[in-house]
Amino acid sequence: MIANVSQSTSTHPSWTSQAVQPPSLSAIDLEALRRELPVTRRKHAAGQYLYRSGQPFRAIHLVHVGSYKICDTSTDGREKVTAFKMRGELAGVESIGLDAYACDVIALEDSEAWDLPYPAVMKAAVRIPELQEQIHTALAAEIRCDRTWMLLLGTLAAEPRVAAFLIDIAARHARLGYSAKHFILRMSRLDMASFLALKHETVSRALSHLADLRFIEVQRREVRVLDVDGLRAMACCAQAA
Amino acid sequence: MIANVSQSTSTHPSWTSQAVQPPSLSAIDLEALRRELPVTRRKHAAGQYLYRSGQPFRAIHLVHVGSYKICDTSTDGREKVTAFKMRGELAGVESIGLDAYACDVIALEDSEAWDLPYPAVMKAAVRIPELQEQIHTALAAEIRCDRTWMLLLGTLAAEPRVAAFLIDIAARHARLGYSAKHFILRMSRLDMASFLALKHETVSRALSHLADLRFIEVQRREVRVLDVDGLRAMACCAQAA
DNA sequence: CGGCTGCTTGAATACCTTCAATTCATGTGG
DNA sequence: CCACATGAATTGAAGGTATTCAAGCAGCCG
Repeated sequence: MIANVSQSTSTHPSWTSQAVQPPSLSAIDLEALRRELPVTRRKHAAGQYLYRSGQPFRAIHLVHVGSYKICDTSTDGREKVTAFKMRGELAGVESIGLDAYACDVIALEDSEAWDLPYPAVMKAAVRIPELQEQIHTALAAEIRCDRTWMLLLGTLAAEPRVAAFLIDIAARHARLGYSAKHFILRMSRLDMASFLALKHETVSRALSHLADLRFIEVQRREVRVLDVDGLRAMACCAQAA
Repeated sequence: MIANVSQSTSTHPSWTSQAVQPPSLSAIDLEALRRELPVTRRKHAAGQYLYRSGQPFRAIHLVHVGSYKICDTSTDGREKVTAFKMRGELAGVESIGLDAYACDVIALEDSEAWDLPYPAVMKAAVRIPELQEQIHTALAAEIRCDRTWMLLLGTLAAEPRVAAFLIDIAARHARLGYSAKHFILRMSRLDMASFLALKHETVSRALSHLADLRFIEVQRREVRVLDVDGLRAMACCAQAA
């Protein structure tokens, strides 16, 4: 059995290098932000909405505790999880320039987000060019992150796709100072499958096979990484069918 | 045979509503931009690079004539076309905040782009809050466009995917005042396939079948749309396998 | 004209999905 | 406190869709 999920600082430096860069504002800026902006904090239980498609867009949101999933819906009702957001990452930036939010954001666990009123952000940005720069950078990073996943989903078969997902989650945990070798997946297999453009049975099978290969140990949502290089080799080399 | 590719203004208003919104700066801003910025114009023949991954990032680029493809490459060499850019659309925004461009951009035909030096853009943005707003909006629109395609590629089977692509291209043509019912695809089947996460044979078969259904006429890169609603029904309703 | 590249089409295969059954964890009510 | 209902995850077998491999055709440029 797998136990003792630690939050110890990762000692493996290479984790950070391979990650799909998650867009975020650094801790330094946050201090400035809190001074400059009327930040309000909101807590959400698992399953609760941070915002819903169609609600008036007024703020962007910085995840402070927990994690959220971003869900896009087409006009005819097809849905897909297009991103997961963890501490330090931004939600809502995709809706800038619109009157209403363009997607749903749902907490995966007990979570907290800081609302940054968009007009206030804009006003602050005029006064603080560095903030301006940071916003551009965050938005651009978001685009690069999406493009990286488009590339991944478009060129990798199911199993390497799942491997790449685990590597990404692990790297993001490491960035936050948590263990990259042992973590809890906060999303269901269904959410993972949606994000990876697979069926949940396929995700399940892929995880089982990665465990058979001794690359990971997995028990429901608890994952222990046994062979990072094995995972990497699978995520990088295997082609799509 | 299909002939007489016109550039007449589209008279079908519904074309514009369904499109995957392409990020762009409106014509109004362009006038301001030209006054404020040291814009330089560059021409490219088909196959030439607007910029390459690794080159120092200095400017964002507004497509003024022709069209380009955006190609992302993974560390291990897998490649994918992640976007196509037409007149009025921006390239290079994904590289904001980096020292070097993050992807390749290649002309699909004789094309011209305006280089907007990024530092100058930033300085102008400080003086002109509207420009600031426009930049945010353009970046956010880019994110939404990517998300929409992630959703499409993740939830639609091959044939509806191709149908959705044709609808998108048609809508973007309409927006530019060209015919939405008759146009030339500027990219190869290989590029389309890469963008749609399919093989070029599959794209070819899908196009042939759409022609069998009398939704379109197609001859190599020349496409004539016969039944928009048929295409729409296919793009919206059919689920992924 | 010849060689080349891009596109199309066919047949066989492989991979993921679909359908179905089982196990496991959780929480609710008797 | 246990029984039971519920939802999530796993696993097996059958099937379908896109891919792979292969061949042929058409346009284009030297």
